[in-house]
Amino acid sequence: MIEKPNLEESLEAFKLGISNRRTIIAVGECRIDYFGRGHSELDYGDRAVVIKSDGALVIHRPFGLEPVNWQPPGSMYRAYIKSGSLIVEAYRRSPEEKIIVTFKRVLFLAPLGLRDDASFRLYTSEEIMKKAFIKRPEIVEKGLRVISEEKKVGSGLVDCLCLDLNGGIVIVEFKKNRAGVDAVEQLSNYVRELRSSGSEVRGVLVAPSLTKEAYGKLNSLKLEFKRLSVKKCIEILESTGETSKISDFIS
Amino acid sequence: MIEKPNLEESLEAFKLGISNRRTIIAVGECRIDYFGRGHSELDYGDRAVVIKSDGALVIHRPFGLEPVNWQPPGSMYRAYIKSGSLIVEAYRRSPEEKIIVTFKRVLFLAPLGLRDDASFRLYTSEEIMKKAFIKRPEIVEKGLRVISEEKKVGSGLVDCLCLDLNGGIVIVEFKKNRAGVDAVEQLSNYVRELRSSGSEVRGVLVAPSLTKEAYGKLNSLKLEFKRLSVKKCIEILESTGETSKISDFIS
DNA sequence: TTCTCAATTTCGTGG
DNA sequence: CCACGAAGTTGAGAA
Repeated sequence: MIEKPNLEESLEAFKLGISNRRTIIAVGECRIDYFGRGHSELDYGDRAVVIKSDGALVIHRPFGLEPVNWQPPGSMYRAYIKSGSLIVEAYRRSPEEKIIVTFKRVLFLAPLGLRDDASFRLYTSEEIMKKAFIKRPEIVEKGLRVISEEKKVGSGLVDCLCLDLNGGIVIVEFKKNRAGVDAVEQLSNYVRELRSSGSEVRGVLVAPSLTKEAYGKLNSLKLEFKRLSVKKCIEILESTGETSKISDFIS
Repeated sequence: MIEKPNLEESLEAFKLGISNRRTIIAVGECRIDYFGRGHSELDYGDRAVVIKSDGALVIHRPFGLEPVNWQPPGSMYRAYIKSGSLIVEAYRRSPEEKIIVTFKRVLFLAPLGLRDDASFRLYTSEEIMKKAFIKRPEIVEKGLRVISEEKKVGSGLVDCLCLDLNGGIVIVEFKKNRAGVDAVEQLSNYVRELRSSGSEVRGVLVAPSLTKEAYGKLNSLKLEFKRLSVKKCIEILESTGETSKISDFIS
């Protein structure tokens, strides 16, 4: 780690760090230009520039959640000094994109050999809903039998294909948040495509709630809605002793 | 900036830095737990933890473009030592979410007073297409006259409302990338809503290309497609001397 | 590669 | 606050 390096020192550190596949964290006053699918300009200011070991680049301003500019893993780098500024360029192909960072000064620069082998486990709400439904289909409708998950139907993927007590086909679509018109349309498309193959098909949208517009559309299309919250699903999975980890974090 | 601080030093630096609204960059071995809309676990490894001056939190692994965990601006923090570990918690309300970072050791910690007042300018491809079209509507169809942009139509916003040579209404929808079924459906919705008010309405999807599915749907709905690339639009804007900045970056 | 959908999407805009 | 659409969306998964 180097504090207040001059631009030549910074250049060397960048070059060495990149070729040694270090993760480099540099903070300094810089401007940023991007060109590719779009085009952006950001005049001089203090930012944190991070080049990761896999070639990913993220540049953060001192505020805001998202990086102001970035480049994906596998990007290629060039660094040089021109007109008294340190310039770092990040390239990618397909699509061809380029970021040019022009440093006026560097506050500090840290080329780091970081070790991180842990595997990230994410449990999403929709996963939870689907699992709970497969475990206990009656939370949506009594007598429902799940035929298949993620079934391909023409233009998209149906969450769950089921049979009801009368042997009719039921398409079940899950939304973890309040469902909007788009969700109803998506379900409607699936139902229409399956109906066109001659079967009796019902469509059920499962979500914690519906927008007003979605409710109207749903009714006019004679589709159905079943209210189901993620919380309820977690309780169901807990009761079968499947996800004690999740419940640890519920308060 | 502190190198290899012990946990007590780190705790003090975190507390002071957060209450002084510094941007804090900390690198160290930590585990991360998240609970809120979803739930995630990540066992110990080296990561860069950034707390920004506005309370935003981003945690980056040494690889990958996206942060592994994060919390938006305005989050609240608690830091303490427990069982020989430094724990930093980030809270938000609505939705209620929490991130718990447990440090085993800290490689370095930098509380920074960063100044960044510059304004970010982003030029998107869709902007460019729309501007070029308004400048020269004939790139889509000869004789077209633009009536309004971003016109609200029932459920959404139409990119451009136009009149053709026969005085008929034409809805023009732009997509900067190859357009899919969703784009056709969106256009179809707008056309349907305007037709329901009794007018003759045509719909034109303007994009560099169409997916096969989209092409079929477009035809069956009797909508139209006009091929137009962003590159062409840039040339058009250049020819009117509007965007020399953009052209500087084209190669 | 293309296509489709999810995301702790985030971010803006308008009602 | 809700609703809706764009994003340099990114990312994962399948054909």
